[in-house]
Amino acid sequence: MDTQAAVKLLASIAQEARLEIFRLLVQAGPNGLPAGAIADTLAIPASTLSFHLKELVHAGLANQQPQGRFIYYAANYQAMNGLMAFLTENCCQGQACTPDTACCNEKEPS
Amino acid sequence: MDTQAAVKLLASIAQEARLEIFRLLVQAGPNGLPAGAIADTLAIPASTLSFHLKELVHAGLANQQPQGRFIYYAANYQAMNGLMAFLTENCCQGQACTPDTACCNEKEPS
DNA sequence: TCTATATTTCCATAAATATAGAAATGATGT
DNA sequence: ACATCATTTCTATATTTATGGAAATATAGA
Repeated sequence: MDTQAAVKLLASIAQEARLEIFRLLVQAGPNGLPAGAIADTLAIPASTLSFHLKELVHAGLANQQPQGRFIYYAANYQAMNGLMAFLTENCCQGQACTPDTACCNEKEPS
Repeated sequence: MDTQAAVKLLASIAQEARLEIFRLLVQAGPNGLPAGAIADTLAIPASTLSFHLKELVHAGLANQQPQGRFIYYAANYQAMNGLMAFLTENCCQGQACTPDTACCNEKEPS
């Protein structure tokens, strides 16, 4: 993963409607949900939802799968995990990075 | 953390220059770097960098600390960790979520 | 084929965001 | 106080992104 790829993933969820859609999909599990159910749950007009779903799919954070008349959307957990790994990559110059070292996992000052 | 707060954090790194700045800070460790060093390393004009640093600080992903004539910027690891927790919250409706269940941690199909 | 339902594309408009030069502010040492 | 260096604010412009109605497309059952 490079910076541009990560920006693409981040931008796809850096928007209120899309973040809500994505979290709904994360919570829905691997089977996902049809677009209409997402629209109903989040009260988003169809064309607006379609625009946002396309963004998520293009970024790679969601997958699309037609099933009969419905199109199911599901979160791509691998892409999400890859993104999170990228964000903390080489954290603190590779120095030990545990709760004790006040680094990446630093706790509230006490 | 709510959706709007998460969007604020995500938007602050969903931009190429800012993501590079943030990762540089993550890798620099808790002491951070002065603005000028960031500008030099990433070849970003001062005013542009200042704009982006303000975004990161306002979002809460970076902290600012004056030291003499320099202003040091450091990554806020807690905010980052909080964001990552939010993104996977209630994953798969709370069902078991291990490598075996083809859920959040699902592996490549084999 | 006709009808109903699901979803997407088209389109125009509105709003938010990024860029960087120039000028202003702030801090330090002399 | 002055000169110098670090950083920010101001400003204008360019670019990207979001919104949702209306029309188009696709699927399936009667």
